[in-house]
Amino acid sequence: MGRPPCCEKTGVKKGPWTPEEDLVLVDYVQNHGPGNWRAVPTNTGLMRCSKSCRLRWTNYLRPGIKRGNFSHQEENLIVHLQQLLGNRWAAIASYLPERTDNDIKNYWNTHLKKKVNKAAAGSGAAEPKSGGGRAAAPKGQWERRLQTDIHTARQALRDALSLDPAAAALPPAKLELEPVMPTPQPPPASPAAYASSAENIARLLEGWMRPGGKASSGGSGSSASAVSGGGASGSHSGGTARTPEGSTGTSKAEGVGPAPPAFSMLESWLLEDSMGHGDAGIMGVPLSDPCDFF
DNA sequence: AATAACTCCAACCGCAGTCAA
DNA sequence: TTTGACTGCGGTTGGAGTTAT
Repeated sequence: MGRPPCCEKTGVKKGPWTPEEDLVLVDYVQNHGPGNWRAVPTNTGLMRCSKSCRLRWTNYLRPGIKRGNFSHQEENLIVHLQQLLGNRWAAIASYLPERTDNDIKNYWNTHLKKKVNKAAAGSGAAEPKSGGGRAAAPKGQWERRLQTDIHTARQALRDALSLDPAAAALPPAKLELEPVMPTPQPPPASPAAYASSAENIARLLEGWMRPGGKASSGGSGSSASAVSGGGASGSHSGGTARTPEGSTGTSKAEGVGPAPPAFSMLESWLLEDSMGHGDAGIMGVPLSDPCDFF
C-alpha cells in the first residue's frame, strides 16, 4: 500500500491554518458536503493535503464542536471511558458528541492523566491549576462575522486584510453579531489567537447543517451524519461521511451510529459504578461525583 | 522588566482498516 | 484474491501563551 499522494511533500503547505484557508474550506464543505477529502485540495486550490483538510474540518470547523471548559461531568465520563476503553479516543469521543477525539486526547494528556495518577498515588486532592487560561481566546474581527454568515465573513476577511488592524477591530463587526452569538465575547485580539475562534465557524455551520438551514450540500447524504446538534448522533469524525456515491463506509465509524447500543451498556456500567450519585450528566448519563476520581 | 520554565493545543506523522476495481 | 486508493485513528511534536523567578 503506497502512501497516499497527499502525503507526498510536493508544495504542500503545513502549519497553522489561516483564516483565508478556513474560509475556503468551510465554503467548499458548504457546497459539497464533508467527505471526498481527496478532492478538496484540487477543487479549492488549497495547498494542503486532503488529510490536513479533513483534520481541520473534523477537529475544528465541524459544526457542533464545543471547545475548552470541560465540565466535571465530562471529565468524569472521560475518565470512566478511558478506564473502560483505553486510549480509544474516537470511541470515547462518540459518547461526547460535542467534543473531538483530538480535544479529548489533549485534555486527557494535559489534565486528566495527571489527576488520575495523583489520585492513584494516594492523596488525590490536587487542584488543577487553571493555568494557561487560554481557553477563552479572543477573536479577530472577520472571524466574528463568520459566526453570522459566510458571505459577510468573506467581506469581513477582505476588509481585515486590507485595513490596518486597529481599524479592522472596530465596531462594524458588531452589527451582525448579536443574533447569532448571544454569548459574551472576549476581547478582540491578535491574529495569532485565530485558532481558538473555530467555534464561531462551527456555530455558523450549524445553521446550514440543520434541517431548514442552508442546503446540506449537493445531495450529499453525508450531512446527516455531520449534524451533531441534532441528536444523539455523535457526529464526531464518524460523521465524515463518505461521498454520496461512496458506500457507507463501515470502517471504524464509532461515531456514526453505533454509539447508542454500546451506550446503554456503558450507561448501565456507569450506573452501577456510580452507585446512584445520580447527577444527570452528559447525554443523560447518571454520573458520579467527580471527586470520586480526583 | 527580562527571561527561563512550564503548560496547552493545533497540527503532523505513520499505521491500520476498508472499499472498489 | 490481490492491489491501490482513501479515510480514520492514536501518538507525538512544535510553537505560542502563561506563570514563576
